Amino acid sequence: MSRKILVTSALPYANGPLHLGHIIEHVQTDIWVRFQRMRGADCIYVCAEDTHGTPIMIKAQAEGISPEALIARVADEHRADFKGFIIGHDHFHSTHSSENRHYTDLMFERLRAAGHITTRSVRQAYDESAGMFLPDRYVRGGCPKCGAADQYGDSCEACGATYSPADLLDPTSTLSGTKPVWRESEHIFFALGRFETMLREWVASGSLQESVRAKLDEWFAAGLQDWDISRDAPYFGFEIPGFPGKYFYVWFDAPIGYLGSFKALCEKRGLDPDEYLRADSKTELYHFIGKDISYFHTLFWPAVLHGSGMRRPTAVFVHGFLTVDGQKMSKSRGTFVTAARYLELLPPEPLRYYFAAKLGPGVDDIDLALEDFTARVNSDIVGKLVNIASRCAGFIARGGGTLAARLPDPALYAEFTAAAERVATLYDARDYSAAMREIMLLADRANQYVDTHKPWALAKDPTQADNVLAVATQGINLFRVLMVYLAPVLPQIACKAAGFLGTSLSRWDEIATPLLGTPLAPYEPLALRVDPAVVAKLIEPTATKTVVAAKKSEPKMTETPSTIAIDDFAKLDLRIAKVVAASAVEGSEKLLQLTLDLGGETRNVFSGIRGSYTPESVIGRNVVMVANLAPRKMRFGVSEGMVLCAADESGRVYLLGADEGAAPGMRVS
RNA sequence: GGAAAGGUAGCUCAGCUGGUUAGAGCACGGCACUCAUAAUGCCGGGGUCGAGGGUUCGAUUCCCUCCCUUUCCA
Repeated sequence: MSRKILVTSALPYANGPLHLGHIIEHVQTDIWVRFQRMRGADCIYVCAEDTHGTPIMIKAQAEGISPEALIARVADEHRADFKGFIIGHDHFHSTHSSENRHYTDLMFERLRAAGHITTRSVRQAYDESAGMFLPDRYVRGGCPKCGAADQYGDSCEACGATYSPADLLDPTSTLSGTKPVWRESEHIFFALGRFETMLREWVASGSLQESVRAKLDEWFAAGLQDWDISRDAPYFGFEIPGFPGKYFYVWFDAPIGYLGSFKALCEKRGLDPDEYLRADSKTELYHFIGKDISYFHTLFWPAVLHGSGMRRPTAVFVHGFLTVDGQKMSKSRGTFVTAARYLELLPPEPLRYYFAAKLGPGVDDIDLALEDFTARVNSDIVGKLVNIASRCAGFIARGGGTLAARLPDPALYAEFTAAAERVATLYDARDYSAAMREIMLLADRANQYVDTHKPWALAKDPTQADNVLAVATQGINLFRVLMVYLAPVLPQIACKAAGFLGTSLSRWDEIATPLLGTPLAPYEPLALRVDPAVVAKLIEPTATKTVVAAKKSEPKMTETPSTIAIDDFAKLDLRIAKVVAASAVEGSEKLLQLTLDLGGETRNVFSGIRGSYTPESVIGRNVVMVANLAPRKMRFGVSEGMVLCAADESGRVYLLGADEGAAPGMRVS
């Protein structure tokens, strides 16, 4: 019977775009999942949006939209990014879903029935003007230890001290700028300490990497505290059954989101979730996470599962952080690379390969060194790997297009296939970097083979035609073995290669027999080099785009932007809108506040056209607006789009209109 | 502050429990070849293995101190 495996990557939080740090984790997971499937395992990979909590609520408020609208929009962006990197989730769900609600309530009830839930009063900062309790991060003030000004409520960036918001000198709420007051409120706790014995036993079962285990020992030594799993309204999340006005803390229902997503998939496929989740399940459960959240996944999560009468994870795989050119990702340094930005510039597989070439089983940080990335990827994928197919294909084509009936060097082929178990062991242990080294060593051997047998020299002698074909057939077969080994990392290239070879590259054991006597499709390049100049653009400070309407744009006609594809243009949702109301914005010299009719929907837009238009002169006009521009919070309110204008050198702007007959809401294309 | 990981050729990294001239890829120099996406093959230069001390017949590998980098602390 084949292994049944359920795998997850950490849930991305729905308050911002994915960056390459998210991508490395999903690539690491995706490679592992694809590998397991090639080995014949029944391996399911699920993930979801993490949607709850104060930050989501605040961000939605700032944008003037509902939290539901925010998380739906961000989820769409995340989905597109994952797809772009060929991440093959079987299902990508949301923690704001009925399935997640089901498990959250169920597990809470079970914990409560088993006596693992307690309540007690907690004193916490409260913002009276915003009418809500403040998470530590939303209180700032002077560090009580070193006096550094403007520090977060939980720790000081200057001296590293940790404390509670109540200790801050002159605390203020970041929401309203007012001074918070201290209020008592009843909170609900999970009695983590009751699980110490169970956790120690779980840790000893080999579920964790050595350094993570060492960390746990520290935590055990410090003593396990009860975990506060409730937050007071207003809070975006699930209300706790039996506790009106109390909501589950986002970190309580987030890991449960793995199960919620899996449940949704089970319903789709007609599977039984309990086969995977019950305490005595014979299936395997693995979580890939970053080291920053190991506390939640190695203490709370197994304890919550166990306390709910469910199985614990088979293992939690922790990886390090991603740095770019040796520096941590930071917006100000320009080293913050979003997934979307990468995909605008480059195809996904070079990065997948580079990550694979660097990822080991440990929790070390991984550096994306851009020059090294270019050199490594071009040399390994194009110069070595693809080159084998490329240089042999011509000989096969000229020799009739069909592979020879036997291999001239079966021993060499056997040497290649003999690596299968070694490489598999490395993949299984997540030691991808060692696997890539092993595979590239073989790629070198393959090129050496072709070089020693010089088919181009043999080809000059017509009597040697059979030998030419034989050598090329050997080369193609070596290539095929390598491509199978790399298929988990390079699924698209493997797919193209399969088309070229006329065979599938989807199972580890299919290399047992060589490919002989079958025709090859015409060779087409399987991978392209990456251009160092394009790679450099990853960390170019992205030109601060005018996010808000019609700021007088400098007419730099000389600087024509680089050409874009039709797909780029399609991203813009341009619409005809009718100005139904307009007024000057008090406190601003440039802005008009416009109320736009989009054909049923009304939008509020701030536009910097006051220097050229009076409010009266624009009311009733049809204008062109960017309808899918991310809402932008401004001093005066939220702007939900921008209207298009031309501008001359003096700064005078000219609104774009539409000819007679255009109606509000029409798409401009 | 407490703790962890790491500092090995110009760059990115391997080097298991201490043992003959410290490895790979890329980059660089020379040669060869021309089938291949200026790809490939061969040869070569290049390292006081962060610094200092110690244990040992012998340490990059063990111990101590220090310096630097990164990270974690619910």
